Amino acid sequence: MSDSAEKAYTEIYRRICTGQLAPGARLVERHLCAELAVSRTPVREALRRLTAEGLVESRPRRGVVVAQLSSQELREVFEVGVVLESFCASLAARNAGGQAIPALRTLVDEMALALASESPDVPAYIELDHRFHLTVAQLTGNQRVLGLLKSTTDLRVLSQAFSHYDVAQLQRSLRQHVTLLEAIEAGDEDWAASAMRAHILSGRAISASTAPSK
Amino acid sequence: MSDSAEKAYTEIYRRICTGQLAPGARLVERHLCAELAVSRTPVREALRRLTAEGLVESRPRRGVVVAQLSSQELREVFEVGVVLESFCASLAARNAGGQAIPALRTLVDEMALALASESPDVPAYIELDHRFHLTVAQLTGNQRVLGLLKSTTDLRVLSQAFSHYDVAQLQRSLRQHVTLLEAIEAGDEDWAASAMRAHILSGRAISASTAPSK
DNA sequence: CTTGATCTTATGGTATACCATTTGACCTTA
DNA sequence: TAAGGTCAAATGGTATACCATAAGATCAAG
Repeated sequence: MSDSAEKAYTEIYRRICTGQLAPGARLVERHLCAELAVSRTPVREALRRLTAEGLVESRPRRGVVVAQLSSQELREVFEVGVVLESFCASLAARNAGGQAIPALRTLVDEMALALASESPDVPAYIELDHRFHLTVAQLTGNQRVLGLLKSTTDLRVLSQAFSHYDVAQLQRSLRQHVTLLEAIEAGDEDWAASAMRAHILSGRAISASTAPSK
Repeated sequence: MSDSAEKAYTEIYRRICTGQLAPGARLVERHLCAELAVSRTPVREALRRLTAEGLVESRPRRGVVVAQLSSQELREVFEVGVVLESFCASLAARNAGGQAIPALRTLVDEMALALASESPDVPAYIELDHRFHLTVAQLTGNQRVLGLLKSTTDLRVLSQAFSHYDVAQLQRSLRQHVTLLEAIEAGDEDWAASAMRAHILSGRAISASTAPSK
């Protein structure tokens, strides 16, 4: 997977996350080959990897389509996300041990910037939010839990979860991240875990209220 | 992945879990092709899948080897396993709602049987233990968390975790599963979560005491 | 006009040929 | 003998040809 396969994976991943390939869209191997100027082997490799990560679904003999998260699946993500993320926050706070964490602080600043202008840059905010949570997971020092979080909460999930946020809710999300930063830097495990729990649950509440059925 | 690829995956997976392919062993694509009587394409597909699942590691241009769990990684598995499994137990207890769960009961009975004879069938016990925990995860009704558990606690991890259990410790493990069954069937979320937490932590203690270094 | 069977085409699954890189053995030379 | 270089074999990465199947089009019969 040294070159072509990586290129194929990265490009297809990008197209899915940017919405250029919408949920339900078919991914025809030969078409992708032509567009990416590589052969089918690396394209197939990329598609398998995306399948394993849950971004696409493969039906035998019927090809690959971009996966759509049902409301049920989004509920499941939140349900396990609460547990996973608050665990990460707790562990991160323990490990960070009262020292400043420049990486998180920078991210929060950038998030504030993304919402500062009159027309908030929501995609940028989502991307930064994603990186914030991954960084927290990294601070745990536990590679395993980082992997789990990556597979549970990818950019596509976040985009869907954020799809009905209004400006006020984005602002609240930002404030919650500020709080999380303080709690983790303070090394306060319980505070960090609770703050994260509240953060995820408030996200769940918004998603639940805007997409109750299906 | 309809036929050959599935066959290749299943067979290689089996060989890894049975120890026929020990950690560190190289998986040479062409050799596997010859042994399994399929071409390289499905073999590669199987290897990619195994890579995604963490059972093997792929180094660019240097092939695939069976992954070895370091003590550090095993610690990480336990660390996140405590959280994930107790969450599963709690949710399973809530959903099971005070009714009998034949699947779990059968598994516990079979586990008892595996330890009953003079020479306990440890591999069988491990396999049953694995299925017990997967079944609990299934009872949560949350497909996402089931997937996470599968990727965290596979048969290979369990085999390594159990590798230094003595008979008394196996018996204790069995009793813990009986307790878990009771707690879940009783629909008692807190009891189930605590029992699971105790179960996992006792496993961690045994692993930690027998493989402290590295 | 509708319905059904058949055939074509699109497309995924598999096999294999070819290329590039790595690795280790062997030979040369100081 | 040791060090270094060169070369050949092993092996993973890529491209492509071939096969099987499923979906859609076409045509005939009623």
